[in-house]
Amino acid sequence: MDIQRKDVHNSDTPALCRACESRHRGVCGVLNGEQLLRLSKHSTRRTLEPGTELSGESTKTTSYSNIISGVVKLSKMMADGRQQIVGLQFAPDFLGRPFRTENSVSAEAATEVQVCSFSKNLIERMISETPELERKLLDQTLNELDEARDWMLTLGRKTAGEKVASFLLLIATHAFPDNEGDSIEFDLPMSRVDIADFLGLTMETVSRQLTKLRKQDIIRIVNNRHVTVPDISRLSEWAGY
Amino acid sequence: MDIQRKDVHNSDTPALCRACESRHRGVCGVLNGEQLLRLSKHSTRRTLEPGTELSGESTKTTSYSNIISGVVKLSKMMADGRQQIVGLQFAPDFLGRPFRTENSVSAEAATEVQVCSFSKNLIERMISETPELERKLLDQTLNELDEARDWMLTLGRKTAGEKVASFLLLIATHAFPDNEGDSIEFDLPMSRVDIADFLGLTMETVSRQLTKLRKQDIIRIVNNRHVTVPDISRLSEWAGY
DNA sequence: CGACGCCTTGAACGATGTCAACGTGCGTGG
DNA sequence: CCACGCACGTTGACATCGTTCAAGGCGTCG
Repeated sequence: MDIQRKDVHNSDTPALCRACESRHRGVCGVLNGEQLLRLSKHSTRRTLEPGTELSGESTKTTSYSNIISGVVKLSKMMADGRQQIVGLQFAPDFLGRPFRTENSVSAEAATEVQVCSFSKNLIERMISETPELERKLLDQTLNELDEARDWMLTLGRKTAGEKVASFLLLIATHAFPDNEGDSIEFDLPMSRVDIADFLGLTMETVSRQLTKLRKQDIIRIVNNRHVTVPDISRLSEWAGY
Repeated sequence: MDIQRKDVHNSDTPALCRACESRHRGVCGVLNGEQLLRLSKHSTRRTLEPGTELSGESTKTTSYSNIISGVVKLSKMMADGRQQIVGLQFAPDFLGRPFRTENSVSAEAATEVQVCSFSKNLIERMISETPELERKLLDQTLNELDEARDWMLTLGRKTAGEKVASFLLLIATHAFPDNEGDSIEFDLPMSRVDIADFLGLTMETVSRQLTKLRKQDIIRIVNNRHVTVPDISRLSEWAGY
């Protein structure tokens, strides 16, 4: 999956980048020390509160970001207010569409989010100079396309129960990818309304399906946001896989 | 939108490529005469009947293709047979995921389709040697991602009537992009069942919504496959735009 | 002519949406 | 500390939209 995975911890690495996950699994992993330094000189690190808008639908792109931590939701809205979340992005995803001036979705922090942002011009110059970087971006874009198409199947053909189970599974695997055992425990990164907007349902239906899953002992709901899954494979069956 | 658009009609251009639309608007547009010649020597042109499978879900990729004419549908299927079409591709789209070995969707000819196919190895070597080609592929992949996300909004949040109108609009704009007037007339590239699988509906619902549009005089249905739209903007309103 | 594929139409059913009431946790101000 | 309001989530009753199942129409090909 990863095109290249250098683990160079040499002294060239800028201080800002040393502890950053993008340095390894993200786009920055294909840059050499000199490039990283150049990029880091023009990058700023910010922490965003939940609900902060990073960029709006059909606005101009001015900068790109790497997600250091947290979850960003990408959404589209219709004229009458109906909304659909069309993707979630996790660390160390790259946020923004290189060489496009217009955004086609709006990006908003779902949880508290840390990002590392750079100017559009600089990153585009570096992409043009660095084939590995361009390859890496193509790779991530293909991944996003795969995920979008997977979700189209979920939106178009799954029942409400299967949709909710699919969502839980998505969060379990993406936000906590290293968990390998049968059971798993995690915090939902978003509200019931957001989940509904992601699944093409109403908040009420999401709520009902969650209690149904709870009553079947497929999940346990600790704190509205905190969920335990005793047996992932049983959840997986419910999701239609 | 297009990264580069050369219109070189020099004598280097291989005979096979001279009349091909990909030569201008497609990926081949960024290749020079020598490269085109090399590629054309290892490419084969085929005509496929409707229903022919080009590649299966979760099979290995062995070759890539350009679509010369016709419509290809990309779909995913669940274990119990539920199906969702996750994208349509038109000429001069590039078909296949560079540098991926696994397919994530199945590709099938919706109409009669002409393709120009090349071996995976050759095209990947050319991509690596030609930054413009890689850029062009990134560009197309971003376009597909945009379309996938647009369709997620349709699948998740639109009513059956809006979905059918959106579909008609999609075909009108993609299969016949040059039509600029108020009215438009075209053949649907697929059956009612396929349309239903694209919209996340049943065949019956698609049929009912089509007759509803017909009774409102928003469309006229000539021959089950052949449709006339007297006023595109009225259709557009019905689609929720 | 009959059989078949594809589409349309009708009637009944069921899943999800809508609307409204109620519960729960949390911060604020008395 | 309690009382209150507020945001968020749950639950219930009912309405609605889309599905399901079944019948029938229309064009094509033997």
